[in-house]
Amino acid sequence: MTKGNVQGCVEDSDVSPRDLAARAAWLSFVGGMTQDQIAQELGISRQRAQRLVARASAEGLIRVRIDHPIARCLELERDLKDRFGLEAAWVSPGIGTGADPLIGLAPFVAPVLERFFEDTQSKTFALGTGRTLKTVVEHLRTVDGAHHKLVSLIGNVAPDGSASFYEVIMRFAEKTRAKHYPMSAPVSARDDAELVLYRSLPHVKASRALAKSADLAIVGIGQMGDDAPLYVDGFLTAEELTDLRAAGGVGEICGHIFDGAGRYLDHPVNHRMVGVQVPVQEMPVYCVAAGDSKLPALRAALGGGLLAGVFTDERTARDLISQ
Amino acid sequence: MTKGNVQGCVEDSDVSPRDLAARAAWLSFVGGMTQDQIAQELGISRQRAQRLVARASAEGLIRVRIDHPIARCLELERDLKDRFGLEAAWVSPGIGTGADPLIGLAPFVAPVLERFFEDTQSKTFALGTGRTLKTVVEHLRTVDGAHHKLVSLIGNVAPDGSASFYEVIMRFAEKTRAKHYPMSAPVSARDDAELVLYRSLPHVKASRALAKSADLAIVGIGQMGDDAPLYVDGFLTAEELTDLRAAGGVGEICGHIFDGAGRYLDHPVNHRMVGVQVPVQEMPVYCVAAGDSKLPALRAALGGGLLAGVFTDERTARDLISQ
DNA sequence: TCATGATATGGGCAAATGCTCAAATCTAAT
DNA sequence: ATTAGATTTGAGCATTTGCCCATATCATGA
Repeated sequence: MTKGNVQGCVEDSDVSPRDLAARAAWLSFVGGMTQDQIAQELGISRQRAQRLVARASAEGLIRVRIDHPIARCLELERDLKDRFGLEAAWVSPGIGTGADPLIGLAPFVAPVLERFFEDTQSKTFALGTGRTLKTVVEHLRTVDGAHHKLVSLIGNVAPDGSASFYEVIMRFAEKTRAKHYPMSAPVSARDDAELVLYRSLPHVKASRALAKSADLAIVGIGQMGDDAPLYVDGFLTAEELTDLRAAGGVGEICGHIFDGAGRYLDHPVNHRMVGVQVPVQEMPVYCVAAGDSKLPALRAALGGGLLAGVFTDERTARDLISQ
Repeated sequence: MTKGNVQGCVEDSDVSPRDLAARAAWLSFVGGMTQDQIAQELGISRQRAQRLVARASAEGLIRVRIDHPIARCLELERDLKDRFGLEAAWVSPGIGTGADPLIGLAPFVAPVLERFFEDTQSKTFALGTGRTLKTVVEHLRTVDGAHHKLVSLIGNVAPDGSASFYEVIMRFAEKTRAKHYPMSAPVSARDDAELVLYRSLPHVKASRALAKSADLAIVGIGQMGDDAPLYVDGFLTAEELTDLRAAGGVGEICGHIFDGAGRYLDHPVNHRMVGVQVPVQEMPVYCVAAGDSKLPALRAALGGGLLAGVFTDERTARDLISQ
C-alpha cells in the first residue's frame, strides 16, 4: 500500500505553497486524477488537495485554451475585416449573456499577444491603458520577450498625482521581461504652458519619439457616456464631458476624443494630452474592446479608419456588423 | 425568462458538432459555468452539455497548461544541464506513479515545440520517429509554421512494406503546415547493394542532405531490452538483438545502436540504416524520453554527448542524476 | 414501405467536488 | 510567556458531475 510521496516531492520541506498548488493542478488537469488520488499521491488530505487546485485556478496558474476555431467566430472575423478594411480581427466565443465580456475576451487575447512576443525579431510595441488591457495582461503567461521594447502611449500620472490605476506597461514588462519605457508624466496638462513643459522633458520626448516609431500599437477604447472612464477617473470635469459630447465626441483612444465618423475633435481637451495621438499612419493599431457600452466608440473608430485590427467578442462583433 | 440561444449560435443549423463541443468547453472552462447553465445558454439538455464538454476534452480541443515552473523541476533541469553539459533541459512534473509517463510528458513538451515553430525565422527541423514523438505531436496545437521545413531522419517503410506506424513527420506537418520531406524509403536495407541503391535515389539523397543541414533535430530514444522497439516492429531479428546486446548495445536513436558509453556500434545492423546517423556534430539534438525502461539508453546517450538537450519527466530526471 | 443496426437522448444514481463552519495552528506584539 | 488576530485544517453537507441504461431517432438496404 503506497502512501504517496513516491515522486520525492513533498518530503522536500522547502517546496513553496504555489509549487504544491501547481503540482496538484497538474495532477488534476493533466493527469486526470481525482482529488482523493491527488491527496494520496501528495500525502495530504482531500480537502487540502481541493484547496490547492482551487487556488491554482484562482491565482491563474492554469491556462485553459480551446484549440478549435469555432466556425461562427471565424466568419465574424472575416466579416469584420471585409467591412472595415482591417488587416486582422479576432473574435472570441461569447460567454453567457450579461456576464462581463472580458471574462471571455481576455483569456482569448492573451495567447495571441504571447505569440507577438515570442517572435525572435525585435519589435517595439506601443501600449495604451485601461481596464481592458489590464485584464488581458493578467492573462498573459510569462514569455521571454527581453529583446522587445514596450513604450507607453500615454502619461502615467492621474490628475490627483497618483499613478494611473490602469497602467499596463509595467505589468506587461513583468510578464515579457521586455525593456519598457513608461511615459512618466501626467496624462493631461492643465494648460498650454504645462504641456510645453512636460513635452520638453527629455524622458517624455524620448518616450513620445519611441512611441511614434513603434511597430505595433495595442490600445483599448473608451466610451463617452455618463460613466466615461475619462470622467470617472477625473481626467474630465462634468462640464467638459457635456461639452465634448455636444461637439460630437463618442469615444476616445488613449485620451484623444473622436466623433462618430472617427475624426479627432478640435477641442482643448484633446490638445492638452501629454501622450501621443495614436499614430495610425505610421503603424498598425490593434484595439481590444467588447461590450455594449463600447459599441458606438468602436464603430466610429473602425469606420473612421483609426484601427488596423480589432479583438472583440462574438456579441460585439455581431452588433458591429449588423449595422 | 431567457431560454438561451441569445448569442445567435445554436439556431444556425449548420454549426458542426465540434464547434458546439468547443463552445460548450469554452463556456465550461473559461466561463466557469455549470453544466446546467451551459445547457440553458445553448438551449440543450444538461446531459448533452456534459457530453459535449467530455467530447471536447477527449478530442483534444482543450489545452490545459500549468503556467508555474515548479521549483523542484527547475532544479532538476539545472542539474541535468550541469551534469551532462546540455544546452537545454525540460523536466515535466511527475504524473502519479505507475502511469504512462507520456501522459504528463507529451502535454508538457508540446507547447515548447510550438514555440520553436512560432519563430518567424525559417528553420529546418530534423525529426525521428517512435511512440513518444507521435504522442507529443498529438498534443501540438495548430501553429502557422509554413515557413519552416521538416525533414525525417529515418526511412518510413517497415520491413513488411507498410508505412512505419510511428512516423511523425506527416502529423507534424499537418499541425504546422510546414513543408515536409519524409524519407520515402525503407528504414533499413537488407544488404549493401540495396543500401547503395536506396541512398542513390534522388529523393533519398535530397532528404539525407537536408537532414544533415537541419538547424535542430528532435528525436526519441529506444531501449534494447526484450521488448526493444526495433525488435518488436520487426527491424531486428531475435538473433540480431542478442548479438547487439552482446556487443554492448544499450539504446538506439533513429535506429542507430550505441553502447553504454554512447558510442555507436560498428555492427552490420547500424551500417544498413538508410537514414542518417544523428549528426550531433552539425546541429543540436534534443531527445524526448521518459520511463524506467529508457533509463540506460538515455544515460548512455547523455554521457556520450549524443544529445544537446533533453525533455523528460521528474522521475526519470531524478534517476538520471542520482547516478 | 419496412426492418435493422447504429447513434443520440434524457432519467436516475453514485461518485466527485465545492463550500461553510468550527476547531486548531501559527504569528507577532506585549 | 501570553494573548489577540490571522491563517490553516478537516468534518459535514449541498451541489455538480460522470456514467449506465432504457428509449427514441436516424440512416441504410431489402
